[in-house]
Amino acid sequence: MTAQQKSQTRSLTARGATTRSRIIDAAADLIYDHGVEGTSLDVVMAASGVSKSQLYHYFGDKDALVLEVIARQTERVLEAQQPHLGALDSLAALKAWRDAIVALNKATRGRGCPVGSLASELSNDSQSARKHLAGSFAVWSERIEQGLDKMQKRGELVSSAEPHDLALALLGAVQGGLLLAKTTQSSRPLEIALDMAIDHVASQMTRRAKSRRR
Amino acid sequence: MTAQQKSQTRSLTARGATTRSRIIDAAADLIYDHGVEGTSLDVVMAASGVSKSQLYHYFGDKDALVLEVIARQTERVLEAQQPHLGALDSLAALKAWRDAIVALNKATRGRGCPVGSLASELSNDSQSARKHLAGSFAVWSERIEQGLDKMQKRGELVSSAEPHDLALALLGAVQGGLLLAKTTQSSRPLEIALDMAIDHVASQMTRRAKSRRR
DNA sequence: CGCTAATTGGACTAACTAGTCCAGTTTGCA
DNA sequence: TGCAAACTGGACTAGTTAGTCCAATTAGCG
Repeated sequence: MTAQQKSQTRSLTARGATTRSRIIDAAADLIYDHGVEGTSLDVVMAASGVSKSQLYHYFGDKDALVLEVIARQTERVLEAQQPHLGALDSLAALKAWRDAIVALNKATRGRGCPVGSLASELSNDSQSARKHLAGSFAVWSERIEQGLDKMQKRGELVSSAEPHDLALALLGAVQGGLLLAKTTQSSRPLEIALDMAIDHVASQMTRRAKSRRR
Repeated sequence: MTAQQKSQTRSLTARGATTRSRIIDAAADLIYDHGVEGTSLDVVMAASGVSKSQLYHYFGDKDALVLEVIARQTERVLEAQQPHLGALDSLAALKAWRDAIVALNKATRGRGCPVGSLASELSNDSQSARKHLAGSFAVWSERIEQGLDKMQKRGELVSSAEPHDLALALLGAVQGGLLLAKTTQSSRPLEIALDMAIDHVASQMTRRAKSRRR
């Protein structure tokens, strides 16, 4: 039985679920700050107040815990963008989303995107982690795409526009902008990248939709 | 005397300089693949064929070596983009640069940008590394800006365009695109991000320059 | 040549790492 | 109530880590 099967198959009491969740939260926070390799299980134990046997009771090994952290951070990141991410179907909504991301970046004191950081650190070495993170980006991108799709169906985006590609471009701008913002400790690069991406969407809006927005 | 002063002040024989450089190269390669925390000094020793005393003879500690790796990777990345990076002063040049980056991404089998990876891993924990990496991005961005500046002075970019911001947007697209490409193991996100950024530059070209390009 | 400093080899340490093991406690359920 | 399973505590191990130390060798230079 693999570690993953274990955590899925075995039954958990309410207390057990709480403990397990507390471990993931603590690990997610620590890994956000110091990376996977920079976070030892000892500090995870200390931060979550559990013993080593508890850690290995709930997770097969460190890699299994990291996969759970990926899932948790993906949830957190998507939730943090609500309600914007759920309805990116107008230029105004895109701009509000942009502002929210910029604000979020300031709130996290420019520590970047947790999912992006994990992707950067793990994609080379762990195929399994890489696939999970690719899935995270896919979900994120799909959420963006849904809004653009709506715009296109409403006739606000030209029919030649490709919502899938536009969504990927927007997500790329978020990631690139956040990385530069984190490194330079300024939110300017993030703002510039996002504005560019939104302009790119605007450039594929129909004349009708453009005139309506004034 | 700090480690940095040591390596700057002390004289190096030709043999010493070679050894020192070999260590940095080996460390750069290993860190590119496995990250800083994932690369032990023991494997650096093995890969470069030096002993521990040599390592500590040339570098004060691991952090000092990492700073040299940052510098080396910055050089490598900038050189790899030549001759394009030296003259990004037309839409054609930008497109050729785009193709070169995509090709480079394929050549490195989608392992991403060495500078970007270092920035992602180190920016939170090491102010010193973060500043050096911010410097790397600044140089990179300036090189891009120089070409755009030329275009503007020639009247090919509208006077309201801001070459500095455009350069940052282009660099952000490179970084975001490379991260998504690395995670999804596809060069599509990179191509999409770069095309968007180049369109963004094109959208700020003067009518004269646009007609000329046909 | 001969001296000084650069360079090299490798044993050694103290701290930390992921992971194991077993014994004890709590909980849900028949 | 009693029992099986979930849960917890913490000692323990074997391997790895960055960093130290000293002795030996090599190279430049007057």
